[in-house]
Amino acid sequence: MSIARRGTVLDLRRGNRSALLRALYFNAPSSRQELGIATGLSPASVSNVVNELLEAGLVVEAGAENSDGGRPRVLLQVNGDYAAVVGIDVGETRVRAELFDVTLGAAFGRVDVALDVDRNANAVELVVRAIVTALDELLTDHPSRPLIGIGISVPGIVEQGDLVRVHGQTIGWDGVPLARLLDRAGVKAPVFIDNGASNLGQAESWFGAGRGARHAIVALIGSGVGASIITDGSRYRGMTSSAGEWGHTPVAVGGRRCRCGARGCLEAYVGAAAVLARYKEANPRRRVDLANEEGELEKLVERAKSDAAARSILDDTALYLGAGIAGLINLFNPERIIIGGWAGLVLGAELMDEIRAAAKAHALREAFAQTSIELCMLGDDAVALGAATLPIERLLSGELA
Amino acid sequence: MSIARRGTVLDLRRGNRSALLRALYFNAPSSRQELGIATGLSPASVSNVVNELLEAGLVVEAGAENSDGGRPRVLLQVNGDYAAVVGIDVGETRVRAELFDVTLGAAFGRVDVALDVDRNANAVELVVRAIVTALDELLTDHPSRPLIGIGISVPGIVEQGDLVRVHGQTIGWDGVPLARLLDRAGVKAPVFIDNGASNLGQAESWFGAGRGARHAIVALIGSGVGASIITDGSRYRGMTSSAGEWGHTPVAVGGRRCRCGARGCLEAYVGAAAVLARYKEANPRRRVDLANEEGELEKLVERAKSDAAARSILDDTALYLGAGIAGLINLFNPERIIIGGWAGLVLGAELMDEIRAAAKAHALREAFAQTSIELCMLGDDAVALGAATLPIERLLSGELA
DNA sequence: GTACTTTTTACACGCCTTGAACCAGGAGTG
DNA sequence: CACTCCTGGTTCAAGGCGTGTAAAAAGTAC
Repeated sequence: MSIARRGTVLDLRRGNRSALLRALYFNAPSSRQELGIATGLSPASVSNVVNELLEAGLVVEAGAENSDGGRPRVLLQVNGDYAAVVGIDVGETRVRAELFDVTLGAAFGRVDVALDVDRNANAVELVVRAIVTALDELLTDHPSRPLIGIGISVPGIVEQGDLVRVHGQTIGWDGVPLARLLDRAGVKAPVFIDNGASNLGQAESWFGAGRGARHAIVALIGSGVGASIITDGSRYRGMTSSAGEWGHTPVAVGGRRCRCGARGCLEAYVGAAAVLARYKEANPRRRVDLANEEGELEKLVERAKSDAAARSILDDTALYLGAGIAGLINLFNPERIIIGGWAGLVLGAELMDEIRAAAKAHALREAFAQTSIELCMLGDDAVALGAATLPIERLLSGELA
Repeated sequence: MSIARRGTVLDLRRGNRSALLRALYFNAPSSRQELGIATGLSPASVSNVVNELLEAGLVVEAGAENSDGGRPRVLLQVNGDYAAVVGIDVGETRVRAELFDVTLGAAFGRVDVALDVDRNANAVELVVRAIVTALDELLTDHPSRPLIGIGISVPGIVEQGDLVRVHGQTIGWDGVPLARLLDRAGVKAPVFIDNGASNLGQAESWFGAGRGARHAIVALIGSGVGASIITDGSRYRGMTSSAGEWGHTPVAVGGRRCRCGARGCLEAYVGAAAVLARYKEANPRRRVDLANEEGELEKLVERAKSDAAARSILDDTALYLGAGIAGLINLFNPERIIIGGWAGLVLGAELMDEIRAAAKAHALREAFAQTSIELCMLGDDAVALGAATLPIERLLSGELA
């Protein structure tokens, strides 16, 4: 049913170049031989394509490697200095822009621009101006290489398409054509936009706990709950890119009211906001500062070591989270499940065994046995890094440059 | 991260031929012009590829179509007579084999072989012999065209790979290498095996309510519950092909015990067995013949029109089913959800509005608005047809013939 | 310096798609 | 009935691509 729409012999070339570049990007340094094995190309073609990339400056030699008594293998790697990429994290209180090299291994600089939350009369304009300001500052501070593209992480659902639209319940956006607004505001480089959680998931799958897994799911638990789904090595987006809204999977029909309006959503049990709310309900005397979720959650985890009431809240959280994860395992049969997000890291560090046990109890035996459940390796500040993967992804697929 | 592994210019040709054949298969009859538009190929290449296919006999002309005052367009279609395909449905009490033409539009014949369930001492051998018998009978009755391949639907999880293994809890199979057993038993044609529900879903997505949807999920409700997930036009299989085990998604943590051992699985609420069990628990006086689920479920639906107790069971079923569907919508953002399976058809016919309402209540607004929920169009006896799509799929991808 | 091993390049070959020119088949017009 | 117009389909030279083979390059061991 799916129609390939390949075509000319130039597409073939582009495909091979893309495959080789990808292999090198994620397995640097590599020799020409290894690249040949990884891509299935003949040595002649590898040399051919590599020369093209060397000439373009996208790839550089990186020393040599002994071969058992023969000519040494020349090692190759992607040239970080080829260009720069910007990753932008649009948060609720600030816009953060970071400048990376092409390998995303080094960050040259970072700029934070505060968002004046009080007068969010026209929040969209505010964010656009903050992005432009951050970009200007970043690029004048580091007038380095040519800019290959700008990736932006936003909170909310991003409808990819001809006109990229952002729907964000939290920030009150409804179909904002952010890319066009930035274009009008004078942003020159290509702009790529996606959901922040989704981008963080991609960062984790490229550089973190998901490395090398073709089928992985990054579960992101903050105040709310989301997921980033990697199938067959690339992010699954669904029909209009809003796939991965894991937080509102019903896990207790008729259960707790969720902020989305429904009852029994996973988020209503394992999101940080929900965990704290449940704790407060069970212990009305306790004072819980809901404006400081992060601190309170840590306190709760600490308290659980001696306090049975707190412990019981966390046990339930692990139970629901594990059950939710089991659902993912049954449905997707993934290779790896990665728990992240700031609350995910706090909870995971403490409850990993319980979560695994609950997942095992609710998942089918075969599927569970093939899956490992792990913690995120990148911190929660990798959202900008995740955004920066977007232009790089395009570069690797050979559509840019 | 995913590496393309394309390569030579022959792969290019194969890809284009496959794209054209696919376009023609699902949009017959088509003119060369339409095929050019559908595949993006130039008229010259279309002619070139079409001639190859005509010569091979896989495609035939099918009349002409007036063009507004010019040379008439010659219409083309896939040649059903090119070859035959067998689809086999391994049920719990019988093996059914059906012989189709290449378009799967016509069934030439059908053979049922009963399985002697009592002496399932060596059930595997029994099934293998039944398959061989059915094949022999079918092919001697209809010694027609060359056989292109045999597709087999089995109940249970199928581990695709170098050695295809079948795990079936219901029939007590544990890693049975069915393809190899059939090869040893003298079956000559290429054999393709997959889960029956999954195959039924593919049939529905090719010829039924899923036609034309790139992202669809077929929810199959029988005694148990499963799903077949179509992403980007092709079936999603996960790492080892056991994806789609929707029935054991937790929808009520700590809820009813499921036959899989866990608590609160979707299947424990909406599978036919579970619906009847719930009804019996709520109405201990009623006599419910659990050996005749199909009849009893229909009786229950009938009774619900006047009996509040029965009605309440069905209302709950719709609620849980809708909630489960909402989870799928949130997670996959599909274009279409299709409800099938024998129990799905019975329940769907009666409860469609309630199911839609429950799904709407539990799904996110944007995602729900982009999804339609429909009933299966093919009957439950399309499992063999679904099996037959497997060799055809291979044919269309240009790897066979 | 020689023999040997291994990596990398050079080149002819066959295959592919394309665009442009060209043929085929029908309708309209006078 | 001849001529023109129009659209669908085909032919063919041209330009690209990957492969395999042969040759060159670049080391190590003796």
